[in-house]
Amino acid sequence: MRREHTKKRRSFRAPTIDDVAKLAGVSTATVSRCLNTPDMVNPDTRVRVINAVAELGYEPNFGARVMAAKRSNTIGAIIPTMENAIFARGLQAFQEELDQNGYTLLVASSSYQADLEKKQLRTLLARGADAMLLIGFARGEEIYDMLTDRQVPTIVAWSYKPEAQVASVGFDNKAAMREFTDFIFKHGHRKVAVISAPTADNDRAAERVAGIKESAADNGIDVEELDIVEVNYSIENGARAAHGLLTSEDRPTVLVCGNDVLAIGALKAARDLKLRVPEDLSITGFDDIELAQIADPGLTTVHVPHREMGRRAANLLIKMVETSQTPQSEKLATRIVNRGTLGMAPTS
Amino acid sequence: MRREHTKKRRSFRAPTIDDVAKLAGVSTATVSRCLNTPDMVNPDTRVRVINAVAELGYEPNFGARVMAAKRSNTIGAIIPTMENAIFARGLQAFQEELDQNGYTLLVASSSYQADLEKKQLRTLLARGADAMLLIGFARGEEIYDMLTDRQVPTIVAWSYKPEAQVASVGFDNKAAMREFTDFIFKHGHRKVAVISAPTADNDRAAERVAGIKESAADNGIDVEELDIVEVNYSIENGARAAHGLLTSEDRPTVLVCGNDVLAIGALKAARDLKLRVPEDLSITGFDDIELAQIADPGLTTVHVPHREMGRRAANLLIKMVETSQTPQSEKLATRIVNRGTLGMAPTS
DNA sequence: TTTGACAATGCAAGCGCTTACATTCATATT
DNA sequence: AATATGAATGTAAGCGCTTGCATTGTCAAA
Repeated sequence: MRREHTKKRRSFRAPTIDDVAKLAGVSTATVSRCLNTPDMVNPDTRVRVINAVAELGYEPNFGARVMAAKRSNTIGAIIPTMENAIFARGLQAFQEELDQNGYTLLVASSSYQADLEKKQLRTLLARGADAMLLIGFARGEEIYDMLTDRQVPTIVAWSYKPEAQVASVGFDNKAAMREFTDFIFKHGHRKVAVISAPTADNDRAAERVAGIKESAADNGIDVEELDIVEVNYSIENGARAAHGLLTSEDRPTVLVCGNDVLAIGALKAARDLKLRVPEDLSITGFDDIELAQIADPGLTTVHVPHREMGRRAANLLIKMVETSQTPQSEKLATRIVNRGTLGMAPTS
Repeated sequence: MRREHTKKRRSFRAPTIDDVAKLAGVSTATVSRCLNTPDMVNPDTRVRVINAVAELGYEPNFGARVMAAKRSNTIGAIIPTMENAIFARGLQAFQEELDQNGYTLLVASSSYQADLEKKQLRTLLARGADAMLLIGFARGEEIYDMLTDRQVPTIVAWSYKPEAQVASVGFDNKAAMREFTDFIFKHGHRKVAVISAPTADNDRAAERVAGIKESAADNGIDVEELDIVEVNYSIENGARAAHGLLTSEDRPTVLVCGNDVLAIGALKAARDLKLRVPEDLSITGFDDIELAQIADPGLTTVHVPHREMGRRAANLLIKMVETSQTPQSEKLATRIVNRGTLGMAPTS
């Protein structure tokens, strides 16, 4: 029969719920129920359906499912960049936690560009995200409005601001950095320079700098005179900035860096300039990424529980989706890790 | 009017194509054409529609679109893990390239578990992936069958095997490692130990080890006596493995590691054991990740053009989707980077 | 003026699923 | 025996979009 032949050559079609229904001898509704609310169907029927599913290698079409159910079991996240280890780590934990609860992660990266974030949010929502994870609070009001209008459960991570409209899970960047800087000042430093990530559109970086300033003021340093340079996140940029700072006359005795990556760059610059760390120069970071331990000497920094943060954010979000109640913000503790790059100020 | 009030309180609904059509005074078909094939609509109409879209903040529902168009402009990738810098980097480039061409990336990570991969592939296809990026060739036949049946354009990266059914873009792991090991032997080493990632289900790791063996044989070393230990990818594991190898009697003069991360761990172990590198002990890596430069001394390794690989994979895949022709595999060149951890074998 | 061709648009089917509602049937209750 | 109950399943509407086909209107050629 020619017909058969034609049929066979027809390009493969992924199995649909109809195929499963036919094979199992039930209606599509029953198949659907088997997959979504198994207790509603008779055990015998269930077995038949499950077998049919397995035999055909059936997987429900996601788009169709989202459309019909108005629920995607997908949670979106917009992060600045995946190349930053702290986000990669937190996100990994976030993902694992979601996965364990039957949710899927959809990521977009904004590359620290505020305008991109709005567009990406729309895209993620169009893709059916049931909830959103955002990093930090710094963004236009329209984004929050959009989230509120559409009633999308949202969590902000890496910052902590209990008074804000949207719940957050993170830590107090300002307080943590202030405490750390106090600790640094106890080592007798008076000439301090700061290398920070760009503070515009980045409340975490901004708050850390604010923490440094407060501490400086408390320690009798003229805040106006504080040398602060802002550079984009990279080892290279950290090194360059440090090099500039260290070759100026009256060089600082300590380089307080806004994050570990910049600090590692600074460390490299110091090495190139033959400055001994911490004897001639102290350097500090923030975040406690893997690199901080590997560095030689080990980087003195502030430990941030990134994984824990990701995990908690996931749980909070899931709870919000499933119970539609607004949870409390959660504050995480940071911890000073004093390795080898912070020493007493040289007495010279 | 009570009605009005009720209407206002009704929960927000994302704007649909109908809303846009109504506002612009056209049919939904025209709106759709405006978005997908703009030249088919009258410029004046187009303007009206575009304005309506902007005014409503309309974004086409992705699921509906995929269902109707049978095309998602989404490309899937299954990678072992994002926490491995080489994949993160390659994937970032892959993503950027896709983005520039109007495609979106959908990632899943298999955590090096073969059985997970099949499930994830099904998920990605159910989500409408138009094409797939896979890492390495090691996987069950059913996966390839599924891809072929459904006619999903596929590329394998990080490996290169021109004779394979599916096109690849990558490099010859065995040849590269063999050449590198030859180079190592030129430094007079006779007692070499190998720290590799697990070779089961990982053709890249396996081929690198094979390359080492071939080189060893060529250099008159009994391959049977080669100390090879396999550990999971992490600095910690690399350190532990190295520690074991270095504290055994008759310790090796060079540790050839399957990747940089393990090598960095080995470096740490050597430091802990007060062995000078490279005077007392040589250590080599593979991949040339950022850490390799930062390490002190800098890690001698093999540079792999991860970004380039990601970029090319993306272009190939896009071409396959758009022209449905099968392209040639592409081979990339690797390069030995001799930094500071490879020295002459100690003469003791 | 009539006709044909073509550009611009509308109509409506259908993509694969979920779910409210209707139906059936076995069992418990009176 | 008659009826109520509820568990199991089926029927069919509709989610928001694309696209083949039909319709309309315009303009050039005959």
